[in-house]
Amino acid sequence: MPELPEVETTRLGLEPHLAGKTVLNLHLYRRDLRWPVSPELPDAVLDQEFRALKRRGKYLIFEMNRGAMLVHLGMSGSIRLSGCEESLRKHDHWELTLNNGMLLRYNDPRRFGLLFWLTHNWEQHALIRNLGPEPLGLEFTADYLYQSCRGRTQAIKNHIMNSQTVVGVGNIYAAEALFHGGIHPAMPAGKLSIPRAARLVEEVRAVLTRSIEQGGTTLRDYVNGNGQPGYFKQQLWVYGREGQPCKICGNLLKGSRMGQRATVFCAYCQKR
DNA sequence: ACTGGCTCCTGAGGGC
DNA sequence: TGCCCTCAGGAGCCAG
Repeated sequence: MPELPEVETTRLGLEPHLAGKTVLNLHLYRRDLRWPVSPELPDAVLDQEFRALKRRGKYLIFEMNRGAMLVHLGMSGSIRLSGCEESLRKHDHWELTLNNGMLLRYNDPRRFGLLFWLTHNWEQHALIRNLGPEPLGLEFTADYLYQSCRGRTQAIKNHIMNSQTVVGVGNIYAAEALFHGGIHPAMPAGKLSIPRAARLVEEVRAVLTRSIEQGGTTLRDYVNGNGQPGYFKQQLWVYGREGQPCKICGNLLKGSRMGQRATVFCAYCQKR
């Protein structure tokens, strides 16, 4: 499932292939993604020239000369670059034809993704405007996190998964960062001390950074045109390991559900 | 202002 | 081998 590292890897992989290209065609195979794709979109992007491929949180923004395509991969989406002779795959929902003959194909089995056309100032769009800081950026500091937690009763895990707190921390990385920070996922956010906020910021950064580094494989895949995004085989310490021994203390990891999400933690290493 | 629950969807995996 | 059930998840939306 694409988390921030996968989205950034996608951006890095695609950007050099888009520079200076124009859109010859956009074909919508189906429009019922999370929100319906506008039937006007193919006309809107026709002949548009790519200016930049940006990212904000898990949103990709394809900037063109008279607007921007806003894309979210949901939880099963991927974009691949393929030659025009390559056949369509199951769950390919739209494809852009570039003026060098290459195709940009969007595949998304669960269709939680989205594709919007924004004519101006995408940063002020409702889906973007209220997003919290980038986890690897300068604004995501211990003091920021600490302040954002003040007075909140919500569990710390849910708080850091809220994109208004910080973007890009999905279920897997939240569980991992809390484990490495020794913080119990159910602890009320308002109880987080300044030192533990500092620790948590560091651990969120560390787990995301490791994943981005492993994203190099995905990047090469794009260049080779085999299009398989490939999920990161990163070392997971708690996620998906309920009932297995903690790699630090050996006690069995506990599982619970928090905010409709599977949560795994070590009741000994992680304190409230 | 916060918070938690619901929702979209398909595929994987377990039980029998 | 096959069917049925449950679960997984990003994040906007809405009710309390």
